[in-house]
Amino acid sequence: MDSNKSFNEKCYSLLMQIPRGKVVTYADIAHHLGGKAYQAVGNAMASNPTPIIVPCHRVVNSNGAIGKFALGTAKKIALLKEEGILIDEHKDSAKIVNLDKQRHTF
DNA sequence: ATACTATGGTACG
DNA sequence: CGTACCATAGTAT
Repeated sequence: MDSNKSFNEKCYSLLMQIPRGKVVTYADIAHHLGGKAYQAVGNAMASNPTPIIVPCHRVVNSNGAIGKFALGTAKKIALLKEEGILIDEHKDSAKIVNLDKQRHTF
């Protein structure tokens, strides 16, 4: 189909619009793409050819969990914390604090 | 067409 | 609050 840009390409464009210190949920991105493609969004990040150009580390789950990262979940947490995002670290799990307040609006 | 997945939501204890 | 199970959407092979 004309599908100018695969779903995956749209995800990257949206991700690049996220400013530092903000985070977005997969559902948020999927919703902006016009559907419930939560999985497709994560899939796109996994296929992401440029994990640094695209701030895929600013994407978290809607339940506040960090999720995963191409370079390692620990790396993702470190990046988020360094950007000023508050993370609630437990024993071996981490979740976003005040996610709704740090959520970026497209 | 089938399998897999960086999820989400609801249910249960 | 934490864990479990199911449903949903899209990509890759």
